[in-house]
Amino acid sequence: MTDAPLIRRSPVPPDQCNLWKAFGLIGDRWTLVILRSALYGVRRFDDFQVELEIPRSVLSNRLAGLVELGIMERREYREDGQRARVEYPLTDMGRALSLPFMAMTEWSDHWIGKGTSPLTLRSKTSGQRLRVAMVDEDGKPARKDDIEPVIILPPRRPAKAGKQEK
Amino acid sequence: MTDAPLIRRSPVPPDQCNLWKAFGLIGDRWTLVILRSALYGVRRFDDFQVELEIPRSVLSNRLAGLVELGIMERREYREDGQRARVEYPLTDMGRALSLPFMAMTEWSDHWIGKGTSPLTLRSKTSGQRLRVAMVDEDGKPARKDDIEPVIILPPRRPAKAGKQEK
DNA sequence: CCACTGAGTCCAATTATTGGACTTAGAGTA
DNA sequence: TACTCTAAGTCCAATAATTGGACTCAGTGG
Repeated sequence: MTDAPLIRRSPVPPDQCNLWKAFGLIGDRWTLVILRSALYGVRRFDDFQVELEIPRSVLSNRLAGLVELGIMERREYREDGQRARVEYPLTDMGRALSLPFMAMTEWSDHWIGKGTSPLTLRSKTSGQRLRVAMVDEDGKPARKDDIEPVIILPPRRPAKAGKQEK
Repeated sequence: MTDAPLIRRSPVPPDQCNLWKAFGLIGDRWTLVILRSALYGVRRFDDFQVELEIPRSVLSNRLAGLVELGIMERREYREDGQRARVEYPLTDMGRALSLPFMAMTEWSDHWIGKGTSPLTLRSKTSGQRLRVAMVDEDGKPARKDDIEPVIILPPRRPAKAGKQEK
């Protein structure tokens, strides 16, 4: 995903692109902002609803979808003398979204917020500010002009008569 | 954006969150897949339309929106003896999305594609495979358990009578 | 003059979203 | 027991967005 010359078709066609599939699954406004809140630690139906001002029916759909995808889990829990409640914690799959979301946060702070950064990350031990970057196997950051893409597509089968699954 | 305890409200409220705003601007399925193709180098109306199988009217809307946001540019160009054509190249702002998109690509390759990676990046000089990571100011990757969030909100003004802009 | 291509616009049918009212069930209170 | 409250939803009618297809417009080449 680098700067590129004019190209008529993406080297990774949509039906073989995991990024494409991901966008098909979680790439809508409500799902994305639900995940934003979830990564901050919000877990309960009404908390999402109030914070996001999302219609309850839509929230209900989206949470069900995220659970089905394995990004969130629907869990009943009970605090001391309280009755059972439902919470929607992130799974490992969901928590793994923190890196792309952080990268997107940096982009938005720079290009939309004009440099304002309400949320930053820092190292607990050194106190240094952290940022998202491309690194090599030794953990050394790559220079922008030293990056090149490698495309490896599974061999396409000859495509017999009849259409492929879309 | 780290693993977090139960929280009733996000520490960065939606109206002060650049990430939220970004999702409001580019966080829909079609816009995201258009940007995917654009980062691969696709620039022309019909190329997007054929590759994405997107309704022409929607493509038209989305491209206009991306131009207005400053993520793409609408440019007429002319090849040798050809008539003038239109192309939609990414601006710096658009190209800067390659890092978050690459982070998202890695997430999707791992969690959706079960480890398949049609696109990877590598260092031209060392040939090493590159990945997205959090690094400190010296470029040293941070360990997951050494990361902590820092929230800095602009002081809220007292909120006079009448509602804020939503 | 005709056909072709690229870049759109226009429109009717379908689908999704919205905002609000309503439902359900357990816990605490009188 | 009867109320009340809260959390987590469901249901519904009005509005808005999306879809797929046909159509337009201009230059160019034959």
